[in-house]
Amino acid sequence: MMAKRIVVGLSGGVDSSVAAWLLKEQGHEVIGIFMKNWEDDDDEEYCDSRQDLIDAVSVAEKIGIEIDVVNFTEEYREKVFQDFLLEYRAGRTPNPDVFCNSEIKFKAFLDHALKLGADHIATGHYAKVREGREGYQLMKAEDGNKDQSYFLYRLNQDQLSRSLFPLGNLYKQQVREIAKNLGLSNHDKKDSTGICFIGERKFKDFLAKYIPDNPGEIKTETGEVVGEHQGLMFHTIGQRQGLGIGGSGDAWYVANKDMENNVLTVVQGHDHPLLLSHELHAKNLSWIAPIEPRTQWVYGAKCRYRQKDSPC
RNA sequence: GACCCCAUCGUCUAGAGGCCUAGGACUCAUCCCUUUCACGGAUGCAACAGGGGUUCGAAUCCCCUUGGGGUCG
Repeated sequence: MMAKRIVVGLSGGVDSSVAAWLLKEQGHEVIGIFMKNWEDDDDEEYCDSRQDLIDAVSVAEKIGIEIDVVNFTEEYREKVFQDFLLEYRAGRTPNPDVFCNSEIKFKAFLDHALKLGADHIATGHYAKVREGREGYQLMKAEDGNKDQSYFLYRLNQDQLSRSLFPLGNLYKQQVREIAKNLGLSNHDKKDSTGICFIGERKFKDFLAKYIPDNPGEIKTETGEVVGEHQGLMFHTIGQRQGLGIGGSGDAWYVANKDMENNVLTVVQGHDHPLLLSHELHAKNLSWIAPIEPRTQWVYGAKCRYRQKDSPC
């Protein structure tokens, strides 16, 4: 590949750091950008995010690239967080990180990079993009355990055509080793978890800050009241923790959320039939490939990160 | 209201004199896993209602008190 101008999203973690270094090694002109997309009055969050910036700056210095900071707080709130809250109010369980990618990292951030004259943007995602006869294809990462292509399913052809994932063929362990050999201070930094840019929270408390409580009954499938919930948005289908139902028998799991009557239906036992399903209805689909799916092929599907693919 | 049962962790319970410094399950907490939310894994907190006896020894036997049920009224 000819030397290109590439803007890398530096988060302060090992992955994006090594991604930036790899591109630099390949002879590209690399510019690092740290995104600040969430602000609130939470001290802990503030500290974490500040440490991330310090790490990012440190890394940029070490590998010899320039680094800048951008703030997409507005965009994040409007394009990701608003929808996130709407979905919860509607009784569903959204995945904000998917939209964070399609709306922020690979849109607002991409636009910003293009304005800087970049040919491509790059991130530390574990995923691959392949250019085939039928357009750009989003592929799973070599490291099946870290594969993050799931979070990128809403990217379109344009976005993929501009995106590079330098870690696609590497394993997490290799990435850490590279970082260690380079003397990067974050080579041993813990993987980040929780909502992207917001971080790990006590989720119930976090949601409660934005959506008011709405207590209601917890019932069994036969209608027996076995407890009380503080709001349906605090629970998701299949959830066990947080129901507070003690007593005899097996653990209880959420089987249904009745928004009409504000009732949470629970069943007992991990393998209860009501917790299993052979089908799902989806809308607002995102087809990356410009061609129709082949009906004879067997595809895999999942509705959560780290879930095993199910044939469909 | 003389009579009869029952009384163990927050909850459901194991326990029928020494194996109990009281076991399990559920809940809860913490940690691990994890760029959603969850699932999952590991660890942990936590009880013999109170007071007297009997016995070498009592959660286990007896008595009383208290607190729940249930006869006959």
